Formats: sequence, C-alpha cells, structure tokens
Amino acid sequence: MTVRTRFAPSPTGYLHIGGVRTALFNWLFARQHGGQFILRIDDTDVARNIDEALEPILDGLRWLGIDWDEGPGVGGPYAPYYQSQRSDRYAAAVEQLLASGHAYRDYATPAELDEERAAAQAAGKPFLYSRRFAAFDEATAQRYQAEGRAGVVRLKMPREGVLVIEDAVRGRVEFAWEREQDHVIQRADGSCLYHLATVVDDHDLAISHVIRAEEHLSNTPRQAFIGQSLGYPLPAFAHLPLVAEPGSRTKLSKRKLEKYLKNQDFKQVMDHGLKIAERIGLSPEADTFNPVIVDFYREVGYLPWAIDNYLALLGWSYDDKTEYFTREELIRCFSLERINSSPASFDPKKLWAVQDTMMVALPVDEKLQLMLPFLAKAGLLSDPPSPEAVATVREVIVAAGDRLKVAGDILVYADFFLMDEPPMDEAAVAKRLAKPGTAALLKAYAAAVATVDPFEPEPLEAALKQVVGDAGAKVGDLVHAVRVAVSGKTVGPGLYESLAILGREKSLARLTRALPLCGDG
RNA sequence: GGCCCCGUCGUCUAGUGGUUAGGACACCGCCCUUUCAAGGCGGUAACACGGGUUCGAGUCCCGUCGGGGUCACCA
Repeated sequence: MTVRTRFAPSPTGYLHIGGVRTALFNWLFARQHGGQFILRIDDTDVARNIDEALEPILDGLRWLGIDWDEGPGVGGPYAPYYQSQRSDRYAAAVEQLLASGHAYRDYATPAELDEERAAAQAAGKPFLYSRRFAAFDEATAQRYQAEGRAGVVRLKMPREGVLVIEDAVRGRVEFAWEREQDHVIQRADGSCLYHLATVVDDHDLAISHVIRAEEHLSNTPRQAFIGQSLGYPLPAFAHLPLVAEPGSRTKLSKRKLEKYLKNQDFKQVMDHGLKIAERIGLSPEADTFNPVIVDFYREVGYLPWAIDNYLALLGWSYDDKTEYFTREELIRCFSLERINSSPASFDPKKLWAVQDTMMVALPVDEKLQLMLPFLAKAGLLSDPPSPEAVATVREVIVAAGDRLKVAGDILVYADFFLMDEPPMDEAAVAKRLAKPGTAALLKAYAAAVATVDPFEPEPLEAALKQVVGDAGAKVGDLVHAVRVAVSGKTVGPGLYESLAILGREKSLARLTRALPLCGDG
C-alpha cells in the first residue's frame, strides 16, 4: 500500500505552531515510506479572499522545508485540492447517504432544536435529537417545505453498538454509538459541512493515514460512520497529543498571547523578537507577530530546521538521548510508534536552545547569507551591498561568534561598524564614561592606537594593558570606556576584534569623538 | 455535566516487572572574564494518590484525584 498523508489547513491567514507539528509528522511519515504528502485546503466555510489567507500558510511550510507532492501550486492527479472546488463530490455523497438510509432530511428550526437541547439539559440527560422533524419520505418533506421550513441533511447515526478504532498512538479506543449526534452534513443552501467533506476527500485522494491532533479524536466516530456508510475502507488513524501552552496542558492558542506574555520565558522570546522587528520596520502590532505563529520565527531570523527539529521532539522521541537530527536522519528515525500520548507544552526556551545549537554550528558564509538581508532591511547596507561592507559583516560574524543566536541578532553586533557615526547610548555613556580620569585614559589609548602595529587584536590588547598599567588604573576602567566610545553601547563582539575590524582611522576618530562626553572631558 | 484522552524532575522526555529512575532545556552554585541569553565545571530536582497481582511495580489490574479535549447548520 502506498502511504499517502495530508495536511489540510483552513485558509486563516497564519500558520499555527501546532499546525506545523501536525504537518511535520504527516510529512515525515510520508517521506519515510516513500509515499506522498498532500496539501489540501479546507475552505468549505471561508470567505472569498482565499489566496490572501492561504499564501502565508504556504510560505510558512515552504520556509520550513515541508514540501508537498500534491496540492496548491503543484497540482496532482487528484486535483482540485480545494474543498471549495469539490462540492459536486460532496453533493453526490449526500445523495448516496440519503438513498441508502444513512442520512435524512430534517426540517427542525434552530429554535425547536434549542428547545430540545434545553429540555434535555433540564432533565440532566445528554441531548440527542428526537428526529421529530425528520422526513424519511418525499411526501413528508414536501409537507414541511409547504410550511416554509428549510431542510438540512443529517446523519442517521446508529443508536446501539460500539465503534472500535485502532489508533496508532492511543491504541484501542471505543465509542458508544448511542452518544453520537445526528450531525448535519449539508445545509439548507446545499453547501456541505467539514466532516462530510473530509471523509469524502480523504477517500477520493486515497489518503492512507490520517495523522491529526487529538482534538479530532472525538470526531472520529461520525467520520467513520460516514465512511462506512459510503462503503469506504477506514484509513489508519494516529491522533497526536496536543501542543499545549507553556507550563500548562491547555491547547496552545494564538489568541491568548496576552496571557502567555506573563510567562517569563515566553516574554523573553517575544521581547527579543520585538527588538529586531523594530529595527527592520516590522509592525509589532501585526497579528502574526506572535511566537505561536510561524511567521514570527522567520521574521526574526530563526533557522527553519531548528523549528522542525524542536517540534519533532514535541510528542515524539527517538531514544533517551538523541535530540539533534538532520532532515535525512529525522525522516529515517521517525515512527508513529514512538509518538507519545500525553499533551506536550510548548517551551520557547527549549526552542531557543535548539536554535542556539544549530546557529552556532552553521558555517560562517551561511550565516552571512542569512544575516545580510536583515542589515539591508534595517538600512545599514546599500543595495546591492558593497564588497567592503560584506567583508566587514563577515568579520563581525566571526568576531561575534556564539553570541549570534538568530539571524536578526546581527543588527546588534554589526550596526556600529556600518554607520559613520553610531548614536551614543545615554545610559552607556553615563555608566562607562563618567568616571573621573576616563578622558585621560582614552586619550592615552588613542595615542597608542595611532601607532600600534600591526593593527590586530593582540597588539591592541597589549597596548591597552600598557596604558592602564602606566596610569595605575584598572583594565575595566578603560576597556568599557573604549567599547562605549567606539560603538556607542555596552554590548558587542570582543573589544580588540572590534577595533581591528573598525580599522585604525575609524577607531581613532571615534575615540576622539567620545572625549567631550567623558565626565571630566 | 455526558463521552473520550492523558498523568515520570518546572518543561520535553527515556524507561515495556529487578535501574543508584537516564538525558536535554530551564534553574542554582562555582570558575573564567572586557560587554553578553558568551564559555567551562558541578549541583538541586520526578514516578499524582490508594488498593490489588507478584518474591519484586514507574512499568500489569481496579479505584480515587487531577489535567485536557469534545459535545455547532466552524474547521
């Protein structure tokens, strides 16, 4: 049997991190078995601007390297892959269900339904529709229609027996049929509902494995009933544990950003992203600038594989120690059997750590390619950038070393090399230049800088220690002052490396420029 | 509330009857130090509870408690 899996997003305008995990697992499973991974768009109930709402989702998946064999943009033998274009298939299925007696036309009004629901609740019983306004024959249907009632189509669910599902993650799960509602599958206007559409599509697209989040587990009986009634073989099911909120077991939701920001780890990731966004002219108010949404990570400069690798570990593990995988390794190692069944909370700190490890391991030139666009967006590079500027950035990347965690971090470490007169941070000036004697030290070091040869980190360091020693001062007094004088702020790559990159002329100019800012300057 | 799912360090997890209950992130401490979500070393920390079964239970069974999902003419 060919393995065919699918990810079926609804065009909502954003890619949720939990959705990515689902897509990833489907993709991994298909790739591992040499099967196909299909992208189908569940747009049965969405407004017209589908392209606009879909593009961010497709972009996100592409960025993450989750490629699809069939679906939007690539087509495929089972096209179309949009539910909105398959309605004739659903209508046919409804007719078939009606003809075989597995569904019926129903003419109850919403008010009448509410009444029944309320009565059941008052009696403390679970609600089950009485089928009071069901029309099992044409005459009845016409009578109701004559009354002006609008008819929907409902499933005629079995009222006894049990359904047994063999779930790849959860094992054997049983449901009593008598608890299942007669769900509506077609509206009065003829449009069809999700459950019907999904089952028909999964069958039509020859989906072999339905791998989805646990929230769909309780939807399985009605879908199994639809499939059975239509004569479809049941696909294999795997219900993934929910991706939960940081430090909680509740389903992660894009709408609860405010709440998550009270979590320190989450807030730290957000704030860090905000700082980068600010520099590249990104609106922090944007709906998608949210660590629950994939766009956030792309915009800030995370590595897509870090996201994939981290997410693979949410609800799945290979063994007791392996945590880092290449794409090929993950495809080889993945298995449904090793998926966990308990909810896994999203831990932004751990994601950060994975990102950190991968960024550190990235070759310098790859970092360079990743980081250049951020500098361009911040207006720190011309378009195209001059070879000199690119060379400088490369040197900064080497000097900054492990400090660059995401591509956007380059803004903090490289900006002052690329500016003619970097702004002086007031707090930094107050903290590092105010101390009496600083101006004299700076002046003395400037004199050394003017003659140091070669203009490299070691001699620059030796010269600084010499100046400090001669003045009877502490190394810290000068080091911090020089950093602020030269960069305008307190953080940056190693100081001597910074000076070397800056060059003698600029270093001197900045040292001189800072003199008047010193407390006793 | 009904139904269903879940329950090992704060978090992600390993563990398939016999382990000093392992790893990772976080956290704490120490060291290094010229900044830092830099680096090095070390440490604290878990089987929800109660009954069984068994020579032996984190692992099997039952119950309790706790958490979550779902109960739409949304997907």
